[in-house]
Amino acid sequence: MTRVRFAPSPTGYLHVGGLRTAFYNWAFARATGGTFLLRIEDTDRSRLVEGAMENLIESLRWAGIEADEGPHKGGEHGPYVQSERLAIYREHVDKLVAEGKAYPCFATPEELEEMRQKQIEAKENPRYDGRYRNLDPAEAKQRVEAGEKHVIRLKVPAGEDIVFDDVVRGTVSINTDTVDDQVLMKSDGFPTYHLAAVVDDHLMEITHVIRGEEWLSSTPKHILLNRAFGWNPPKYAHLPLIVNEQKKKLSKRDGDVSVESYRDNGFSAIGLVNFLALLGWSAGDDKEYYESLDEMAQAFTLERISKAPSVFDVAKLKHINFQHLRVMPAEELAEKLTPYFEKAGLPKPSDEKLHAVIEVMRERANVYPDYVEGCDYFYKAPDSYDEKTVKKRWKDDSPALLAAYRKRLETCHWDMETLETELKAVTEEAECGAGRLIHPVRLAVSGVGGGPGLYDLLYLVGREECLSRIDTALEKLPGQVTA
RNA sequence: GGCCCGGUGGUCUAGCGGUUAGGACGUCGCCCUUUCAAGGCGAAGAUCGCGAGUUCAAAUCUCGUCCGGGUCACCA
Repeated sequence: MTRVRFAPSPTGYLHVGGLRTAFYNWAFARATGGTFLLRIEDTDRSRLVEGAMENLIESLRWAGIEADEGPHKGGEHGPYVQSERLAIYREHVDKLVAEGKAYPCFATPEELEEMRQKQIEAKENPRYDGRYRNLDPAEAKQRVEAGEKHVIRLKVPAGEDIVFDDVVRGTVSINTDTVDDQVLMKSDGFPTYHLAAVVDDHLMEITHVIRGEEWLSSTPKHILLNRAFGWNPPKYAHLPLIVNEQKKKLSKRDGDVSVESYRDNGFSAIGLVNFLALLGWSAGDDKEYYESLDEMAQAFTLERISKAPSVFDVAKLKHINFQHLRVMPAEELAEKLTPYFEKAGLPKPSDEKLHAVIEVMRERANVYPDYVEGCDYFYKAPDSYDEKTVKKRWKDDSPALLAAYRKRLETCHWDMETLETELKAVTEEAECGAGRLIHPVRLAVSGVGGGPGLYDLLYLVGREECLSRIDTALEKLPGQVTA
């Protein structure tokens, strides 16, 4: 039975890289009939952000990833928030100290900083020099009991190659000479990531640790810790990083990195996850579109995760999102659109009208707001006219043709076929191409040069509104009606 | 700088000893549409980072090298 976890820190929002990690974990659990749990790693009190945990859970839920166990779900292995497990870490670290596998270190942060500076000046690699490693245990105990500030460090053996088999990277070997006597317990009584994660992963019976590559070089510490406790370490799978165009780890500086920002910008959950899943993984075929998370989970294997980092390309995200929106039922789409109408300050149209707009816009919308702000002319009169289009399409004869068409629109039957017949009649009468009138009409009614078919546009905007918009255009756009 | 990981068109990728190196995004062109998209067709774009070696044969195996990244905290 496999058990995996996603263990974010509540320092703000869910990062897109975090979502991908969460998805891989979730998919692996689903694919193997295992369990996926959520654990909150809030051991750094200085970086805590109010509401971040709820935000994380909400973002995951939005994405469609629900944990089987977690702070919001409960479970047999709780609590799932590390700050509620302090006694557990204490107990474990005490045991290590008692067995001589870890020891108190009384060096102050300032002292250590000074040590590092000297090492750097001497062109040495900065590292803990073991100054309290061999302190007499009795003396150490006494100082601890006297209340002296200290941390607990792990005794890392010298000159040993720690070799492990990473599921995505293969055999990795790191010598302990490059590993510091790692701090396990901070002076504030909170565990470090290393201690907390190892203890929790064991207690929560995690079988596979699937996490970002930034953790690869500290994996020996985790293996050593497991050994100190007498445990078998889980299997490790280190995921390639998601990077920016400069190939650097994607960060806040690169713009939108939070899941909520993509959600707010109108990407669908399935579109985002589909895109993210393909960043570093493929089923081995050319499949790029997955209808559901479950469909991806079916095809998912850790072995097919690639080793190389991948660049986050919004253009591709848009394309994948487009494919999902294209097949989304109108009812569902209409519901997703609600917040965008609010945001744009537009009243939400009737279902009937909205569904009609949706069908007409389907082939041109990449994100939700493309159905609202991107075609606001369906909902309100244009307040300006696109300059380029005016220049290109608004000719000397436009006012006259438009006026003539307007006259027919007053009384003609309001269906798309008639709208077209009437337009053709006007241009035939004027002995010119239909385009001569089509474009000015579009410009007058929508204010822009592109969009859905003209007759769809007119039909949906409605007779009264069309007439009024044409009047406005004749008034505002250059030229007089000379005929 | 030490250690570790990585390297197929601009981007995401397929490939696992013999392929005209395949697909997708993006770009460009044509068709369709008197719009914009979508769709169809087509094009440009990769000496598979580079150099050796193994082999009849290497993107695929080995070594070296270069470049890129990650990590070296009482942050995760």
